[in-house]
Amino acid sequence: MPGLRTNKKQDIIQAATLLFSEKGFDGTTTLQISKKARITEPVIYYHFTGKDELFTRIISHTFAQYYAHLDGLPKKTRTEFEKIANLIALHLDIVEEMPDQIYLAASACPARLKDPDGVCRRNIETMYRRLKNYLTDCLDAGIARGEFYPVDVVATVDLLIVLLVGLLRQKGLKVMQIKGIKQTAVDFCRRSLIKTELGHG
Amino acid sequence: MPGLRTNKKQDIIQAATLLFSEKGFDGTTTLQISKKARITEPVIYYHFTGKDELFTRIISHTFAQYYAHLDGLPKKTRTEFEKIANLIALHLDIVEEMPDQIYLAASACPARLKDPDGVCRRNIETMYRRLKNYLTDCLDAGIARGEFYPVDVVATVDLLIVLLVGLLRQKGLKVMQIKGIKQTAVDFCRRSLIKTELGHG
Amino acid sequence: MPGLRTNKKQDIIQAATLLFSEKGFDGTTTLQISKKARITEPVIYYHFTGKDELFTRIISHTFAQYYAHLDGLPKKTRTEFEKIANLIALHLDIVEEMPDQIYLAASACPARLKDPDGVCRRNIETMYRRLKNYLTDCLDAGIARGEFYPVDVVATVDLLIVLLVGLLRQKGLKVMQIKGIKQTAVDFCRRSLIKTELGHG
Amino acid sequence: MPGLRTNKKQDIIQAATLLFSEKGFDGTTTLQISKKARITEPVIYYHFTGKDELFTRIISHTFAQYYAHLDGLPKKTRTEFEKIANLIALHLDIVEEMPDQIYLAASACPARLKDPDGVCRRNIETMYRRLKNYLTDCLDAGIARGEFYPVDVVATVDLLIVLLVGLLRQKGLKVMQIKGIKQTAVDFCRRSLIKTELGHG
DNA sequence: CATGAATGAGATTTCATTCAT
DNA sequence: GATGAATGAAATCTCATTCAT
Repeated sequence: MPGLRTNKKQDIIQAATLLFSEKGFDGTTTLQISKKARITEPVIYYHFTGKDELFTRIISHTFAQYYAHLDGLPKKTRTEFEKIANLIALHLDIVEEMPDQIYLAASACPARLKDPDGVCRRNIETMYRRLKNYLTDCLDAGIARGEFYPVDVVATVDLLIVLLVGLLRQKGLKVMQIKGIKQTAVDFCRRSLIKTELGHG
Repeated sequence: MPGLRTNKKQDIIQAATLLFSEKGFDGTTTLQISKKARITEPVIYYHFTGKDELFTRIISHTFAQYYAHLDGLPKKTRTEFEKIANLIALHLDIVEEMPDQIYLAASACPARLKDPDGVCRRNIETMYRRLKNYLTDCLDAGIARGEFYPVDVVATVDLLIVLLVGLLRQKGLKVMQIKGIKQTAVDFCRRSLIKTELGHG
Repeated sequence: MPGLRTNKKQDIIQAATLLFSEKGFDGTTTLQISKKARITEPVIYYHFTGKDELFTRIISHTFAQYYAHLDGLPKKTRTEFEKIANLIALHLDIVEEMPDQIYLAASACPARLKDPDGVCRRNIETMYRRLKNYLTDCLDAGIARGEFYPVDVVATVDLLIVLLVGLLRQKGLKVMQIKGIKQTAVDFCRRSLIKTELGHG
Repeated sequence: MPGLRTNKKQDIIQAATLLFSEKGFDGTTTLQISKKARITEPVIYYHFTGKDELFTRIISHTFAQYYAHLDGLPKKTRTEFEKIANLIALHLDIVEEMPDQIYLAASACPARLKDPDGVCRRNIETMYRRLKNYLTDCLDAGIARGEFYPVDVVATVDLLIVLLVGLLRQKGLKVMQIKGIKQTAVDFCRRSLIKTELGHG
């Protein structure tokens, strides 16, 4: 049991998450973090290697939670399309679950994609790879069983990823008011993918 | 002859665009810009108020070019769907036309959305408003003439914006290789929107 | 034991006082201050908001000491003229007590009178107000009891202030050698104010 | 005739006088001067060696005008005291005649007394020397002819200088409202210096 | 574990001054 | 004479990070 009350470490992470997402990584100083966390600056260095590691931890943790959600999705569904619908729901619901962390990832990561070893790049790649696998299986199966149109799987998977990530981003960054978008997105995809007349209901 | 060839100002803008997109705004120093532009640091301050204005100018100009593309789209088309297809094409083609500027906007703006008066926020809002108007007219007309399914226009417009911006971003930030995505996106939307059997061809 | 001997803050103040009075506020750099105080530059910013606050503190403190002297003057005197003589003595003696601070205030403040919220303006106004009150009471009482000629109190008070401040300034700025000026000033005022034949002795 | 219309040089001097007195020497930039004078910066360097020379010229000219006033004072007067009264009047009237120049000198010079070769120090010394000569002659004569009390001439001269300079400064820097001070100052000195009963009128 | 104090390394910006034309 | 453009040389200030205690 390392420290019965490791509040401080959590306080730091929480303070940093908020500040980073409000003012950006560079716009946030370690002094601000320490003040918000009600500790002194050196405490940060006791718990973390430095500002960078603090950021890295936050982002890693955010993605880890995202992966957990992905893993929590039901493997067996009545139709393949349900899986896609679940994915859409997940990407919208997670924003409400951890808004600050999503905001931070969505705002800070785009500027950090150039570094191939950075947390952002690595996690974004993992995220895309997992989505790609998930959706490829899904589409392959759906086409095989005649549920979906025989689309170009590779390109359609990419397109769906663009859509999913786009939904997460727009909602996470609060750029648009997007009421009723979940149902609309599901319907949009259904009409586009599903063969039967039911798809056009 | 004042400014027979005032390349320097352009040199600065170009150098800054590259550096900002490579290393981020905060990660770029005025010294680096001046070196890349082969001038001395104070020249930046002769032509611009400061680093901020330089950034602002670049972003403004980028969006101005984007708006020009939007305005250049044909007003009259045989079908309403053509307009959507054109929009998809525009958002993918513009990336090839001005890759550095798009990269910069896509990477730097997400972190600058909190400031309601900043270039990024203002232009993103304008961009969305224009897309909303454009797409609303398009869908309304398409539904009226029986070309489209009678979808929820407001939400579908939002969804299409998410898709368009998503395409631009993914391609602009080079996150994924997205070969054949243009045709796939067009087809995806066509199947989802167009009533006639031709839509499923 | 926080600040067992935080000389450094005092060292900075002393170094700055000397340098500001020698080379002026603008002519003094924070680097020079740090060298003279045998610290590194950022230490200044640890203890003070910046160069301005350092200056402000020094001036405020100087005036505070002056006010303390004013308050230390005996309230009860045998004659009212004694009060004026005490005031003359105070304005000359204080220069010897804190020459650097007086030099700084006398040299730096005149150039800073335009800013109505600056330390200089505010303190100069306070200084004058206090002298005005002090001298008005004194003259009123002296005239009432027949000690002084029935002069125009308001204008005479102003004149005496001009004289007092002038003495302080000339001595403080070391413009003239002014030997025996104290006695001469006292006598000059006595002859001018006091009715009895003794006044001309 | 060097340039039929050397307006520009005068424009520069006037602009600089105003700006220096408003914002101080260091607070004024050559760019501001050039803008106020409606010329471009290099023109300043055509007419003057630099910012310093511009300042030097203004101060020199100000003192030259002051000396001219001093020289313009009547050599022959009915009483010696008239000379002192004239001096008091001169030091108050000159402020109204050239307020900006007096303000500049009064505000900028105190901070420049340390440099023994600077315009300020040199002119202040000249000013004091001339006043000393003038007043010494005056007091010596007045005492010799029985008009004045037999005061300590050297110290009284110094005191009168303090008073004269003080009056000029207070009025020039607009620190106090000093209505009716001229008459009061004259009366104050008369009572202090003149033997006859008339002095106490 | 924690802190007050300090620092090294730089970043942005300013400005008097000067070219080239 | 005059100007647009440029520059050398700083100056102030910031900040992540680290000691000594």
